[in-house]
Amino acid sequence: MLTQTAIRSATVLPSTRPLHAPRPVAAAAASESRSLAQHMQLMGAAMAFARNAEIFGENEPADYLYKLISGTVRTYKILSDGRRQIGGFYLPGDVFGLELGDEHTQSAEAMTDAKVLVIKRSALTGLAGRDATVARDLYTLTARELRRAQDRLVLLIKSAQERVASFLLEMAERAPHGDAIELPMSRQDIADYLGLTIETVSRTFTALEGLAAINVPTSRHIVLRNREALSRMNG
Amino acid sequence: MLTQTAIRSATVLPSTRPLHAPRPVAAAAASESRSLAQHMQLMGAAMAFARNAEIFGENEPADYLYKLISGTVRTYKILSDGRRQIGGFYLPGDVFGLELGDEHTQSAEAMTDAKVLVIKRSALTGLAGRDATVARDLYTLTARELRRAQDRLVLLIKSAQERVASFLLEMAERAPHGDAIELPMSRQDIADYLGLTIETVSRTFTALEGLAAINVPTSRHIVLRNREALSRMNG
DNA sequence: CGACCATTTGATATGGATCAAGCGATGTGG
DNA sequence: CCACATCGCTTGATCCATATCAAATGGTCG
Repeated sequence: MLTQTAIRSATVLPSTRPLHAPRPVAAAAASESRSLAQHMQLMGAAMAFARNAEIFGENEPADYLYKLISGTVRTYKILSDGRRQIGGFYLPGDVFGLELGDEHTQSAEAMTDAKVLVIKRSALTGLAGRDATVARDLYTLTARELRRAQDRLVLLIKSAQERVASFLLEMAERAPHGDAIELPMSRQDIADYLGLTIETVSRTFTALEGLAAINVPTSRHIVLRNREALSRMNG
Repeated sequence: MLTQTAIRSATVLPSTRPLHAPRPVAAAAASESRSLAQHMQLMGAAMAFARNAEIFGENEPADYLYKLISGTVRTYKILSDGRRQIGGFYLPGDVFGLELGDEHTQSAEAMTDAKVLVIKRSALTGLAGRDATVARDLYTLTARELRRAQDRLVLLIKSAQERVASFLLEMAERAPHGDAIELPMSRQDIADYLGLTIETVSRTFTALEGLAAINVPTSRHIVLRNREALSRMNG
């Protein structure tokens, strides 16, 4: 039913490249040195997803890999009683939906209207078997995700203030508009990312503002006023 | 200084295979179909580590990959104020020390006396470039670690009882001696794995015993008495 | 046997959750 | 274009799960 929503709200866009892609074998032969990113451009179909539309669901077949072109995406897992843990936030250029097995272990939703390159996994894994560059790129992406997940594990044993400070520094790092951060996600998303409640996130923002570490001109717009201080309270 | 300890307490064992391994190129040519495990056997040096000896430290060069032969190992990260998050527990057969970059992002210690196969990373990555089987095995191991880390993220938003129940089920799964679990780790290790304190872990064991879900004949020996109940309180 | 260390148990404190209003921005229908 | 409903966020009051502090117990090794 969530999938229905996704299908209904998703639109196939005209691809930026001709859709009559070269046949697999020829492509592999001709492309030994092409990067994963280039292959995805060639093989992927661009799709648009509306805000809050589901891109894929946990336990669905993981037949595709996704590369974000524009907008922002969240992945998450939900427990039986509704608690939600956000696995990650993805920004343009990021790849998500990487899976070892043949089913997704998380769900993915567009946080804002988003355009996504969708690539058949079978095509890519086949290619990886013949092209070491592609294989290495896939490995690198997976290893990077692993490192992020391990860093999150550490984050989740910290205090609320430490978690929020870490989060803000991470966001500033990833969307580098100087000290001004435009948050694409709601307080609920942040809370579910950090393992806190929206009330605690909100109160912590207020507290950090009181400490002159940040400014919060509007709820989605944060200005880092003292990175030093944020880093110090980082654990 | 921790490294010193590791070096002092580590002993090079006679390898189970001749140390004069075939030269790389020849090996690659002859081994297109050998698995990663077989290559590690051939190329690895066996080392012994005493209980609590450090195998590698965070921020040290990640020049080697490790495969546990016997004993048990923990990996962890430490925050500036001493809080510790255990990244994982490793049992015989498990591979650890996989890194994307050239430095370890975690430390590793033997929890019990342990024997470990140590393989030069450069040898393995070189091999992976030529042998797709090895590359795929490395990828699989990394992807599996990723999945575990993502599952841990969910665990860390659960209640203490849910975390302990999950932990016991995971241990029973991994060391399958029926319903009897021999824990190789201390309460402190469990606490740092689950993001709890030793007191809470201890009290939760007692509570689960009160609920007839487990028996705790000795502190390191747990018997699952009602898996059904444990699964139900799993979140 | 005695010292030591890990574990359990008990008493109390506290950070963050929960419950409950209030507030401000956004959008809708009249 | 305004009145009002809605939604997301903030703020306030209270509660509770787990941390912290402290002591007792038990198992291990010289």
